[in-house]
Amino acid sequence: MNLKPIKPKRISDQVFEQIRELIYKGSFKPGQQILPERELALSMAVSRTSVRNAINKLVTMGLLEHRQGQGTFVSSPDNRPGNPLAAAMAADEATFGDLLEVRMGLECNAAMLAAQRATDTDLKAIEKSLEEMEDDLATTDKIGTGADAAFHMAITFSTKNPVFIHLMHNFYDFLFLGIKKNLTHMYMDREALEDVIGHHRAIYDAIQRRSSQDAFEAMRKHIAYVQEYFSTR
Amino acid sequence: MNLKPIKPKRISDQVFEQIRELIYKGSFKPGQQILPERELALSMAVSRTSVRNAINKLVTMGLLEHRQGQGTFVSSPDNRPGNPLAAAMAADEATFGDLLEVRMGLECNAAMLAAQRATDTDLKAIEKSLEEMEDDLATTDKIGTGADAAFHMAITFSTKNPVFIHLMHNFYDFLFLGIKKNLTHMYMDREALEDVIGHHRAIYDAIQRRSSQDAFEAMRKHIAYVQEYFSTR
DNA sequence: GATAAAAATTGGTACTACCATTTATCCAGA
DNA sequence: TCTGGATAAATGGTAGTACCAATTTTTATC
Repeated sequence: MNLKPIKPKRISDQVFEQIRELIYKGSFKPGQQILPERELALSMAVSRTSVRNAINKLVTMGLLEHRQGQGTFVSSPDNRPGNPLAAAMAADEATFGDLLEVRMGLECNAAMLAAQRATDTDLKAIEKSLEEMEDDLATTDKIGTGADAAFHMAITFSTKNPVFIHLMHNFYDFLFLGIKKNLTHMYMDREALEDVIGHHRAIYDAIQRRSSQDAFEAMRKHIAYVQEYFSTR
Repeated sequence: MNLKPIKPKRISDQVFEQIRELIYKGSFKPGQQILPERELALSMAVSRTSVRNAINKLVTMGLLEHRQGQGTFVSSPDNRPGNPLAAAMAADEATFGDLLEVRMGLECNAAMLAAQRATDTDLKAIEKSLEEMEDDLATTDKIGTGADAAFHMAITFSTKNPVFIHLMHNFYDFLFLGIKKNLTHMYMDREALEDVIGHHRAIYDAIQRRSSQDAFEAMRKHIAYVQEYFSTR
């Protein structure tokens, strides 16, 4: 028969999902203070209780941090404990090269699928991260890790594939640290940073043009470039 | 000087500690139902809110489990840690098609890397799984899920990439369920089963020949075949 | 201008009421 | 006796309000 298992959706869980997406997409950047519980409740038209439960869940998961009297803040992935991947990397059991290999497999396909399925909202989110990176480079001569990570996460969300998204959630801290390391090494190398920006724009263009082939190839080139960059110096 | 280690003892945290102790000490055994929130609040002379916050924390940590209308239960350590993937699939939030999409990205690359790095031991492990599948088909007219999953895991191990391997570990249960479903649908379709075996052998041959291109392509064909198989019936 | 007091902001607790789901119980009808 | 439905009870989930506690900002006072 194969009927459908009914799904009860708790309000706090829906709030939870929304806030988590905002964090991963970079609307709430690491270290930044998020909106107060009362305002969130008002915006989402739910009670403060539900918002509170959602936030508490994110706090015990380590994504947010409470400070009484001040507010709630996005905790930075650097000092987030308990991530087995980050631990493995700290123990030198996993290298950034390993990370890039996996990203090559995952993200090329993600870009391809994103080109087929991204909504206008998704495209805007991707473009926003892209513009943020460009602004960063123009004003501070470097690229913000948060914006870069948000760009890649936004593409993943565009695939609309729950398995992909779930995998990327577990992957985020690792991705963040890897990108941070990459960008740190490229610091002061203006040319490399501009190349990277160019790659990102090419990826975005391909997705926006709905050309899945080009999106795949652009992502492949981008990651291959980073691999090459670090293998030669 | 080393003065005061100020204690910001939140009430919910104290309740949290107490309940956790009870679980660890075994007063609340796995599978058992704990006292209702209202009774706990009464016993500890605190509000239900505080008890609720404490319990919620334990729930998101995976030690407890909520069932509306029934009560709160101590979750058994077996299914405690992280299998939100299987849960997501059970809730039909993720389909087998989603799984195949992700596998396409991951495993094609894994096969490619395996062709470059597999040791003789790895090759033997892969071949063993392959032969087991062939035996299964010859003797029982079907393919064992375990052998199929083992084949793919063996390829992942051959990549020697800790990140890949870690990801696949978290992925295994999901992979297993997916393969099982695939094989169940192909049951009695002798031709399809033989095709699948052929794909596996092609993958193995390519890896054994150290041809990373062929390995990538063989894996791509295999997964695409399964995708096609299920999209048309 | 410096310092103390007051106000505003924001997370933490408490309490109450009610909703939603599950289970148990009872009862009428075939 | 069995079936089905209605009812009630138990229990987690939401909502709303009020207030407490800590922090920051503003204001008042000297």
